Amino acid sequence: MIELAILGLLNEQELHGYELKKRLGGLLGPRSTLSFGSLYPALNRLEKIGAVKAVEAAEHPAAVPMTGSLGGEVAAYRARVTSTIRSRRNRKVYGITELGRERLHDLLVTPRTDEREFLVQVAFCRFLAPDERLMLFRRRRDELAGRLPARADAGRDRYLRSIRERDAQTVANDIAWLERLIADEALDPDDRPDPAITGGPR
Amino acid sequence: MIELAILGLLNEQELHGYELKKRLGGLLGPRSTLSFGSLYPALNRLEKIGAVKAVEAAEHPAAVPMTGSLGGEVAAYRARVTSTIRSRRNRKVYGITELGRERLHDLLVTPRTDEREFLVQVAFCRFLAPDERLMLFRRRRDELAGRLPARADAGRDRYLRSIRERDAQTVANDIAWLERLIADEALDPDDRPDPAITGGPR
DNA sequence: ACATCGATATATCGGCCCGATATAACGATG
DNA sequence: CATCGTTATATCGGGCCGATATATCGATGT
Repeated sequence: MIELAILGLLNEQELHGYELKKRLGGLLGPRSTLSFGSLYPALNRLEKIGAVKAVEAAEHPAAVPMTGSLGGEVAAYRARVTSTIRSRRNRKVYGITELGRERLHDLLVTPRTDEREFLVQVAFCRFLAPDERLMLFRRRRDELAGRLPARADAGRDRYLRSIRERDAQTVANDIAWLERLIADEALDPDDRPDPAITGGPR
Repeated sequence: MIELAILGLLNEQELHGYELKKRLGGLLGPRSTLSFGSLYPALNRLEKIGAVKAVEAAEHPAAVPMTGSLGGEVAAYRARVTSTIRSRRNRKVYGITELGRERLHDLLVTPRTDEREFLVQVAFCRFLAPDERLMLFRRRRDELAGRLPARADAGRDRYLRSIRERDAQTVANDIAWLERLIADEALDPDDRPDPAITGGPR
C-alpha cells in the first residue's frame, strides 16, 4: 500500500520522507495519513530493491552552512554520516528510478480488495492509460456488486441488522460513485465536466 | 479490536476458536472476518491475563469415542496433550471470566477512531446500558461531524477531487445512520421499529 | 550574544494483524 | 481401510501503526 503511495508521489517530483508524509496527508483525508513507522522502513525497502534512489539534494543551492567557524566540523560530521547524499538539515531526498516506474505501474494495475489500497490507486490513476483506468474502475465496481446481499436477512439483533443495512448502503454508494467515474471516463479528455472552472470565482 | 470481538461473542456462550471465526464472519460482512493468525494469539493473550479461560467442553455429552477398541489409546493421547481441557477433536473451548466482562465493558465504552473497531462496538452494544449506548453513538456522530470539510477544495487532480467527494459523501451517510440509531434509541425499548417481527412468517 | 521553543527530519521499537503454511484428527465415501 | 474434505489449532514472516528518541533549523525573546 504505502509503496504505491510513495512511488506515486515520487513519480511527479523528488521528495524527502517528511514531505512525503505531509503530501499524502493532504492527498486523501488526513484520516489515512501514513505513519513514520511504516514510511521510513518502506523507503529503505524501495531503495534496497532499486525502485527509488537517494539523489543529490540540489533544491537549495546555498546548502553550505555559512557559520564559518563551525563549518568545518559540521561538514565533517555530515560526511561521516552519509557521503554527499544528505544536504540541508540532514534531509534525504529520493527520486524514482525506471524500475520504480515499472513497479508503480504494476501496483496501479494489480487488483486490490482492500478499500484504502484501491483509493490510493485511484489517487494516482492519472498515470494510467485511459483503458487501464477504465479497467480499474470496472473491476472494482463488479467486485462491489458481488458484495450486495441477495436479501436483507431479518432476525438477529437489532444493531446487527443496522450494521448490515449500513454496509449495503455503503457498498451501493461506492458502486454509484464508480459508475460516475466510468461514465465520465467515456467523455473526451478535454470535454470532461469540471465544476471548478465553469463560472467559479477567481 | 479482535479482543473486543472475542469477548463479545464469549459473553453469550462458550465457544472454541474455529467457531469464533465462523461466527464473526457472519456477524459483520464476511469482508471483515478475522484471521487465525490473529485469533489464536489473541486467545492466548486473553487467557494469560485471565479474561477468558479454557473450560471443560461439555457441549457434546456423548463425547466419549464409541469405537471401543481404540477408546483407551485415544483417551490416553488426549490426556497426554492436555489434561481434561480438550475434548472432542482437540477442541479447546473458552469461556469469559468476570475480569473478561469488565474488560469487555471497558472496550465497548472506550472511544475508537478506527471505523472497523467502532462497528464491532456497535455489534455488541446491546451489552451496554441505554445511556452508555447513546453516548457511544453521539460521540461517534460528533467525531464524524468534525471530519466534514468546510469547503470542497477545487483545483488539483480530477480524480483526487472525486475521492474527496466520495469521502464527504461517506461521512455524511454515516452521520445520517448514526442519527437514525440515536433517534431509535430514544424510543421505548419495547416500542422500537422492528420489521422482523411484524407480520413475518414463523 | 544566548536561551529557548516549535517545526522539521530521520529512525527505531514493541505490538497487532494478516496471509500462508504446517499438522492432525474427524467423518464420509468408495 | 485408503482417501479426501472439513474441522481445528498453531506458528512464521512481514507490514503497518503509535510511541518514542534524537537532532537540526529558524524565530522569538531578553
